[in-house]
Amino acid sequence: MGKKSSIYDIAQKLGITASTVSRALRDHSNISDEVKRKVNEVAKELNYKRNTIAVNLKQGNTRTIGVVIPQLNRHFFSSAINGIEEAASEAGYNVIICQTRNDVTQEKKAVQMLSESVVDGFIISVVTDVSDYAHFRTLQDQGIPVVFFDRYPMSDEFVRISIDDFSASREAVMHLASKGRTRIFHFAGDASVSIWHERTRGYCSAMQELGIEIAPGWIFKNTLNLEAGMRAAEMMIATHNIPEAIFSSSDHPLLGAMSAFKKQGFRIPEDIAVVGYGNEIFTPFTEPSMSTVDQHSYEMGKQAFTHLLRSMEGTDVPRQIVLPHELIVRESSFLPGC
Amino acid sequence: MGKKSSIYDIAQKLGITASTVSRALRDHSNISDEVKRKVNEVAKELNYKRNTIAVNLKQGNTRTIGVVIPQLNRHFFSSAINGIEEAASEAGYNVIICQTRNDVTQEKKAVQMLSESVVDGFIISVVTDVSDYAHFRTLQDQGIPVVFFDRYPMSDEFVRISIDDFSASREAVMHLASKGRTRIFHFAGDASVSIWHERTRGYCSAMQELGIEIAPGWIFKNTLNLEAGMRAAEMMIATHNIPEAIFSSSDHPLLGAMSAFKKQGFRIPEDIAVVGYGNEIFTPFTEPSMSTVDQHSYEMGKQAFTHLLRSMEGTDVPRQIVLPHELIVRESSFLPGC
DNA sequence: TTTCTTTATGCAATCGATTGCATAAAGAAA
DNA sequence: TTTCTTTATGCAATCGATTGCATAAAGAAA
Repeated sequence: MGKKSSIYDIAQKLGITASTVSRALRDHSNISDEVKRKVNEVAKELNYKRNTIAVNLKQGNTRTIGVVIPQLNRHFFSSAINGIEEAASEAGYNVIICQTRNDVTQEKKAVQMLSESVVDGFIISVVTDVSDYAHFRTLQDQGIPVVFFDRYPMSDEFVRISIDDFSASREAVMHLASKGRTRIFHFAGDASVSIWHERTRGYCSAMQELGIEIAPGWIFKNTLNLEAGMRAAEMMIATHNIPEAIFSSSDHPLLGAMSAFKKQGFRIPEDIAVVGYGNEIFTPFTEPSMSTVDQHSYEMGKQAFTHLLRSMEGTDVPRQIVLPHELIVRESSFLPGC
Repeated sequence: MGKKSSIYDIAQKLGITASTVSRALRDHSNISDEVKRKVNEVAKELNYKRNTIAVNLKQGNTRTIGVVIPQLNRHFFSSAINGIEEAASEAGYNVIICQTRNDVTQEKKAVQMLSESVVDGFIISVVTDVSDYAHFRTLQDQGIPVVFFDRYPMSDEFVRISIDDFSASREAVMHLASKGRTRIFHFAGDASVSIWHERTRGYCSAMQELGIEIAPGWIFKNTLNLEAGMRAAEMMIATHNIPEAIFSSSDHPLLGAMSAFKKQGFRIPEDIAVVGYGNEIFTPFTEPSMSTVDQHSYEMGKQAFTHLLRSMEGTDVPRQIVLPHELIVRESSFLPGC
């Protein structure tokens, strides 16, 4: 109990100076073995702990990175953080997490606060807003490295790491088309966010290439959660606007839609084949199990840290890193091709 | 770009001292409005950022807490951290996360490292090991507050917050018994971890009270993941040792078991009723949906921080905090009572 | 013995910000 | 004019650890 002890306490007890103690504790070659032994002995006796803050102040860094994400309770994010944390701890870095709860104000506050010599670098997935990058530019100006992942600002000036959402979405649509489906509907997200924009763009591109005209009522905007998906499906049923397939920008709404369709006797995949996005943890367990696009979130997290580390060490890093994705075909779209 | 600016740079530029600048920036009442205005102007001009490390060193704290958990990619933990992070950010605290990957060595390393003036307090869920608390005692000795949650050391000397696993498990078993089931099997975890121990104890207690003798082959030890659950079910089928119900200490093995049973034509819940534990995110989406015990993980995280904060502020905190649990009855055990 | 080299330790400045105390300047009271 | 009070600012120590440079002591070489 009592007060924490410092190197001065050890020095005083041994009648030597703090510099010697400091060097002894760090096993500096100039210090005699005899002194090292005594210093370590007294350090243990006084329950000495190195004061990391003081070291950080002297060293000018914190060996801590900040992770700023919209929310933690999505499999994608918790899994990415898992990867970040693993890579970081291996490199001797700590990870501070800030959730923005999809609120730009909170994002700005978090970035501002962590940039006050709290972290050496950032890994960020931006909030649902596209226009205001001033707080990120400030980081660049101060020379604080930043790596964006998944949701990145739509501007070339930042380093970003993601999968190729456009191609992955095209692939998903092509997969559905290869099963003979043409009335392929789409659940879209807010187009001001890079990833939703890209996924919808991929859908449109594939449809165009297939020569299928997207009729009005095929694309459902801002359909990102379970309830929205359920309502969308109910609306389709009510208006007799039944798809042969759905490509959804997220797994969650599909869950709601599948439930609504099954309740009305539609068979999946026979009547309606579906592919989601995100490989959420529940997708293997739905009935039928859900086809989906996997983003290798854990791997993305790991690589985000690796690139940030390089950037913090002063090495140049490519502006844009694209990781491989994977279309996981499960029962919800498992049909003989034609 | 260039070097970061400090209060000395501002002071020099204005021909005043750093003390005045420091006070002006913090809006101290002794400083004239004129000087404050000028200081803030120059601060903006030089892109000045407060150096948190220096402040921390002076203040003797970091306004950061450490969260040490076995793994991040479990709904329970990511959700609890969600709660911790929310409460912490409200109180102006940062959260550093360390995963121990169920390895005591890593746990010790994390605690040791963070205790070197990196964090002001800890929220910990311990690793699968029960005997070695030296690293936690060291924290107590140094006067660093710690709150354990969910998995706590089995010793009265620490502050812990959890649900009443014993009662929750009893309740789950009683619920199955109320449906007329007597051959109630149990998937157990490693008994050296408090929570698994308590859950198995709850199962045994309920069975005893019901007057049902637990025959050999009813309890499956160390059955905590999907594969183990699947293998357990296959073994039951192979040995014609079929239960009427299963109470599992975790949702994951039940998922495997349900799948194995369904494959062999057993109906759930008609033939075998099951209740899991943890309210994992997939439980509403299995078919049939899975009954389970909810631990209010988000709330537990929030409260863990609240108690830690009190403890850090020097207020006394009760040694043991028990939160309410909830038995969520879904289709997998939804049967008329008798 | 004198000079040089090696070894081990200490001196003092430094990283930025904070803060108790001192004090100059200005104004008020006598 | 002198003394007292108020206002605004500066001085200097401090939080712990690090590190370039200086130097004393011991041993080696001449």
